[in-house]
Amino acid sequence: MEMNQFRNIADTLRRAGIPVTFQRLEIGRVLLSEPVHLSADQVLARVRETTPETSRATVYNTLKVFKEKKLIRELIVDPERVFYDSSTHPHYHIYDVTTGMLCDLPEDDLKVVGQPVLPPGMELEEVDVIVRVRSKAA
Amino acid sequence: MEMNQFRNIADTLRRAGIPVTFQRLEIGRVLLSEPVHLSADQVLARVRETTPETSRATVYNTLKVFKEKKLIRELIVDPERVFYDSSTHPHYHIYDVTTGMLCDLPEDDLKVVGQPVLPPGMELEEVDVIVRVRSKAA
DNA sequence: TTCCATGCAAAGGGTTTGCACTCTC
DNA sequence: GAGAGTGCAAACCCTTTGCATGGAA
Repeated sequence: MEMNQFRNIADTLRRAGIPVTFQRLEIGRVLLSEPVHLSADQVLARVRETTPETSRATVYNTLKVFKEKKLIRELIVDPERVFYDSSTHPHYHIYDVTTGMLCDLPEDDLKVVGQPVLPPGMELEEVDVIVRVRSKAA
Repeated sequence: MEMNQFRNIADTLRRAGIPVTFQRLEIGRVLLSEPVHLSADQVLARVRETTPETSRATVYNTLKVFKEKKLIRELIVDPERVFYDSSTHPHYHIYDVTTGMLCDLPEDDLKVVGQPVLPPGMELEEVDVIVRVRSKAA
């Protein structure tokens, strides 16, 4: 968690061609140290636990940069807020619409079979699969 | 399109247990006459073509009612706006992130295989599959 | 010095809410 | 006349933008 981890994150940023700054390291620490699914606001809150002067705009800027460099993945799952996923390899999600909890789906639970026929001039960006669940009425 | 269509929509509303009103018929005409994918604002615009005094709030209220009664399906595809789909049977979507165009995916293009293991006390609401595409860079 | 990153506050845009009016049963 | 549906405008919330400050090359 200490020096080594910061060095790792700094390396990750450099490899991605992102100039290293203090705030980016902090945001990277929150998002890139372990698999998480966080909204921008949750990222801000976690960063501010250790660096309270961090601005909301910087978090949004940095999330955008991380996303463009494919360090994180944007998940459109809830109309209220965007989530960011520190796992960028292809995988699917399960979303609890009652609590807002978002998790990875175990690899072998579901599989998508087939190739969509894309209109000419279009290229595939990604395939999102979201399993929506809710608590059973008592 | 004329009387018959309005009667059909009125019947659909009644069967769903939704009291029939003039605005609901108009919104139903826009959403329930043919397969469409529209945002709330697009629905409002189409309704206002024939009934200009319709309010935004009524459209949002009605969309919520239609969704609860499962006459339409809500599609969370774009962080900017929610889309409403007049087809409620299980099917998947293709979304052009450059233009915002949203279409149904042909039935046999993709198939989801397997059953997700749900946490106890949870029930499946639905499985969303979104194929995101973009125009190829020239 | 030039450029980019940052912080702050204000603006933006889709959606929701509060409230008064209207209509229906 | 009670309850629901509607219209209008203001409020809300997440996100973006404008602008001035500060730091790195």
